[in-house]
Amino acid sequence: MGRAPCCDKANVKKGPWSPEEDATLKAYIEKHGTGGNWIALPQKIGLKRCGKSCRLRWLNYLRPNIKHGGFSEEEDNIICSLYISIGSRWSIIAAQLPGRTDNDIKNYWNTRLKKKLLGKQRKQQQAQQSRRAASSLKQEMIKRSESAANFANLPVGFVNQNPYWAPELPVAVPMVNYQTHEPQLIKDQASIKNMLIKLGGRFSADNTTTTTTNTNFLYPVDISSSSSSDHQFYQNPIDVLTCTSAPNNNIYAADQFASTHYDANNNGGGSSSPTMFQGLDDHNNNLQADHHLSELVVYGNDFPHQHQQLDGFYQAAETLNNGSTGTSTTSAESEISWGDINSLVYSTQMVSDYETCQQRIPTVHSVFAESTYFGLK
DNA sequence: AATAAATGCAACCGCCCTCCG
DNA sequence: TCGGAGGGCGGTTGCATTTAT
Repeated sequence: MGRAPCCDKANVKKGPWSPEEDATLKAYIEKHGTGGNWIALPQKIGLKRCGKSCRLRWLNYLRPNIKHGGFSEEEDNIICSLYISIGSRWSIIAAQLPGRTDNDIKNYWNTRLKKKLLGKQRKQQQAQQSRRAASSLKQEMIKRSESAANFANLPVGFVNQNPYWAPELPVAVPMVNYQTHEPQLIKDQASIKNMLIKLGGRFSADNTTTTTTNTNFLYPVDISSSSSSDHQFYQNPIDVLTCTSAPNNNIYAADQFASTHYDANNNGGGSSSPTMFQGLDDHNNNLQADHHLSELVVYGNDFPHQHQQLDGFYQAAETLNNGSTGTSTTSAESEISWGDINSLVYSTQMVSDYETCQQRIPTVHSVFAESTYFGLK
């Protein structure tokens, strides 16, 4: 049995909003607010609209300070960086771009950015450079995998038996200052916590909600900002999450990171309070972002496979580089397509990993501890 | 100038989560 | 503890506009 509809579908108007409807809705909300009940609102003001439709119209179009169109290069970069980092969590991405709505960003991505960044107009030469870059990165990842093997020699339980966000462990997350564009290392947990909050999280202790008004947001380093031959590891949350090979064959993935319930009081989890990654974990059946991350992360016992996937990722990343920096000098057909990223996001292996991860709840601390182990500096 | 194809975007749909009685 | 209602979100659709032929 399906759930009851939120409104009488037969008696609600659909389609574009008329100026009169807009004016009615806007005037009422500006005067009285929404009253916390969108469903009842249209009846109150005599609109033959579904409450959800009113909410959407207000949020995406009528509310003050909405910006439409005209995305700047900087906004492009932020969107790309965050998309790479967290996937299609448009509301979270929108939270970092004041005046932009999730719907706008989603449309912009689907209609412009995706094509702009991953279109078929590519130089053959750049494609070759991409392959070379991917190759060198692959070598680098192999080296790091070897380091990962060393990591596995840590005492059993080093990772997943420590309390969440263990304060005694060193943590360092390289990020870039949104305003100064200077590399910045977040070493203290409070800063990391703040950064994570800004990426959409919420902590149980203070129940802080995501803010959209911060002016000093540290955002993940844009892949496009590094040259093809000079990729910097760990400049992105992905990278932070990319070095994981845990003791006891545990598989640690970014989706674990995103799903981890963080207890700011170090109570060891199990809290029923809102969690750090609540925003990222809301749609646990909508696996795209989680998979997007985990696909890039999981090594476990499948290094060769992961290296193949990394090939694809870095090719795609390189494409982003070429596309978003505007450094192209000529164009030619690229072998890289959007499918490269999609293949990363939705592979069978990924689903398998995800299911595994769902059964092995990790700790936020563990991810950072592993990152630290790999020499973030 | 006419038509088809491509594009952009507002709006809808349906699922999931949280809240509350 | 459970279930219903409402809110929020991402994905998709459909239409108006623009561009290409």
